[in-house]
Amino acid sequence: MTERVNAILDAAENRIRRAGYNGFSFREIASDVGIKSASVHYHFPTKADLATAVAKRYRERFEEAVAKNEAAGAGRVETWKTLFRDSLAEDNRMCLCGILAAEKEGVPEVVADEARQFFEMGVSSIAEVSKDNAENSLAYGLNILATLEGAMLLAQSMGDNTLFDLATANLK
Amino acid sequence: MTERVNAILDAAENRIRRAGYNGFSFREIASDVGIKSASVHYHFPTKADLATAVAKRYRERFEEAVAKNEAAGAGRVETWKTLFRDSLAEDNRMCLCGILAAEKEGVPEVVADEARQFFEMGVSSIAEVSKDNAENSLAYGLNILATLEGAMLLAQSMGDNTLFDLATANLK
DNA sequence: GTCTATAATTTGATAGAC
DNA sequence: GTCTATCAAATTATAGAC
Repeated sequence: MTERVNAILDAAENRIRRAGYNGFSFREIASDVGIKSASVHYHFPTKADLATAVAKRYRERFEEAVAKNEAAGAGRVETWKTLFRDSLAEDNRMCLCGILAAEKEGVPEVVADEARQFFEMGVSSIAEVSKDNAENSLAYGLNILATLEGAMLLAQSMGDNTLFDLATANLK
Repeated sequence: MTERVNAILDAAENRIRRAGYNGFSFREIASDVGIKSASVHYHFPTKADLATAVAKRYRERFEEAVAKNEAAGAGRVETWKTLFRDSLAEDNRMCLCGILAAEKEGVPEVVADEARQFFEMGVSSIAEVSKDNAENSLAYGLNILATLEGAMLLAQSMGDNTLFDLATANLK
């Protein structure tokens, strides 16, 4: 993964997290990186290719971050909460896959599928720490992840990141 | 509110709930309704006008539905849950304002503000039934609404509406 | 790898006839 | 109110020079 490719992915991730898949263009990405749109197409032929790569990197980084935080002694739920809260605090950006899921029918299927894979990974990751039976563990993972995603949505829309903490204060 | 204007709003609401604000065009709305795009512009000069009207009607209908369900004896949280679940079951459509909030920076400010007003209404509506102090009631309303919004997002992305019920089973 | 140039299409929006 | 016609701009994407 070259430096330039990473810069393109960074710009695309930022743009998508702000305005969605249909809210950014190759020319904007090119301008962010300091090149021309044809050069972006050289690295990622189609918009679907670019967005798929962004979502894939996002999921992989998240898995690594979960593993790292947990190795540092944090509980699984606390880890997911912290990762989302940090990304919200950092730059008012909610979850990439939350946005891609919201506009599902407006994005290429391969991209929507990457979002789906992120959520399956997240639900499993959280369900894993439940001591309950399979059905209840699934419900637990779904409930926690849903609350976190919704809390980011509300905090972003209402323009106050402390609302994320209030909405998720009782999660454990 | 004429019949034609309502048909335009219906089409626009459907399109936005599937693909977001930047995922539909005046020509598509016109085609849905059976007229030409210039006629849509006659009723709603700009895209921001159209989306604002859609979001306003959505909020008003929701407030009426909450009042009606409650008059029929349902609890406040159960009412909100039922309304969202029904709209999900009806046509796999998640909350209009959830989508507009997700792509916040990609929509005109007046439109994002309508989404914000919907969430403030929703949080207050749910917080209202809490017997706790102001801060805890706010946290309660935020938590319930966040979970419902996130549950719609996950169910839609993962392609299984029963996941909404699982994710929200413990809400009360 | 990056550029210029451009093709082909779509978009939001307007003018003016009926 | 709805239409045809059209504009100006933006979009995704490609061809070919360097």
